[in-house]
Amino acid sequence: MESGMVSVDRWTAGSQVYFLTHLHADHLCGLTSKWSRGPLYCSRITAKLFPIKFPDFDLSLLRIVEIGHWHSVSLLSPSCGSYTDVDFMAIDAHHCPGAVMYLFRGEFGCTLYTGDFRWESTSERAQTGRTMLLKAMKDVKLDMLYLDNTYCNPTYCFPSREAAAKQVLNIISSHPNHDVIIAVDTLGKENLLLYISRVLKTKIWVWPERLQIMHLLGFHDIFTTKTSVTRIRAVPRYSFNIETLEGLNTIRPTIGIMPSGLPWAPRAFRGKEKLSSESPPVLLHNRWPTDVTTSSTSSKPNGGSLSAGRDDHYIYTVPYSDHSCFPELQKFIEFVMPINIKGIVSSSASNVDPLYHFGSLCRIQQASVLLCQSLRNKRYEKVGVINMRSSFGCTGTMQLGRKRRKRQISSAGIHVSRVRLLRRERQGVKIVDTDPD
DNA sequence: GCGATCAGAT
DNA sequence: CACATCTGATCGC
Repeated sequence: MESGMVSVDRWTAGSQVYFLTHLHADHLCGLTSKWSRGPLYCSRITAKLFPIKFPDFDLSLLRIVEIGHWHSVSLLSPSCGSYTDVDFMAIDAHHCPGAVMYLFRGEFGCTLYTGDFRWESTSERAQTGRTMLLKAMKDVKLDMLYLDNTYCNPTYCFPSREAAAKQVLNIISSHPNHDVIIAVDTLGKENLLLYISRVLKTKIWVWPERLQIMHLLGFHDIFTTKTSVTRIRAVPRYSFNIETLEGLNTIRPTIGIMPSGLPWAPRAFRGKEKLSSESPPVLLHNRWPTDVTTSSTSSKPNGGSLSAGRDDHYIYTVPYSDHSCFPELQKFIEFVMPINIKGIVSSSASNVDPLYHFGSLCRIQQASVLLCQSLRNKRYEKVGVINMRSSFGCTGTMQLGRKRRKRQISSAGIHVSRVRLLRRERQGVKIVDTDPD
């Protein structure tokens, strides 16, 4: 697509219309309540949740894209100076509430931007998306696929969320007298919590801001902010660590559950000591058979498989992910048959360029050339170039601005805490309820 | 002083 | 290693 027309999850100047796939913070960089660069298209659920993230946002700028319906907007083509129609459709991304992919069609051809997405074959909801996509792309070739390449590496292989949820349930059931804390973000993994609540017939504690989101999503009698009524709590992921668990265990026996597609144990769970050089990290995936059933044998506290001490005795990692794993990405690409692919996540070495693994599934001739370029870019990425969220027709890269100057003089503590308090005021207080009182 | 934005940590 | 998020430092205004 030509530059200067459409941006997806990218909020720099220069586009005529802007699309948001979902409300996770890493897709909102640059977006603020003072937004005025143009209309912002999003799903209905995202629009409903929008004021929580951006309280003072001018809601008249929001345009709701109904899932499964074609919409159209007339945009000025910067090159020929005339207007051209861009048709677009939102399709359920099965990521977090409100998350969608966008399919664009116009003179430029056909482009699909997945945003973050999960492509499970099992659920009925997934089948709906499949049918929708098939119908929308009937008779056209997909020229460009912008792909969620979070787990674009064959080592990333994990079961369906349904299977992972059963693992979580087994872990909880095998600790009938323990409190349980589950790490979640501000949005996402609701179905896991709903499943636990339904099977165990119990409410689940969440922090106040999260309860507000649950209510907006229509879950009214399942979640609570009263700690006394349940032994199961969903806590912010950033507050979930060994120290928290140890603190809780001085009060009551408590286990922690970390739902994550990441194959490595997060550093927070490894204890303070460094991994010794003669014992390299072990892939936790060795404990995650892809055909997991309800058997609980695959889940053990993390302590055993890594060289960390027994600090992480209480923590279980379960492969519950809202991103597609590698085999799912492969199936997805075989399904949509794109001519070219670009990854939308590109800030680290572990996010492999999709063309490396899937180039052979594309119809482009210059895959190897593009790969070389891409690897070269990656090598220099940390030196001076940041890859941005992809924007059609744009290079996707920009120079780093000013160099940050390190100052010897640190700020006064008063200023620091003020900044934090202001942020909390805006975004809602994080409350973990880990204090023993 | 304030908001924006970055790097770094979890 | 980094899923998304928070924190603190520093920049420009």
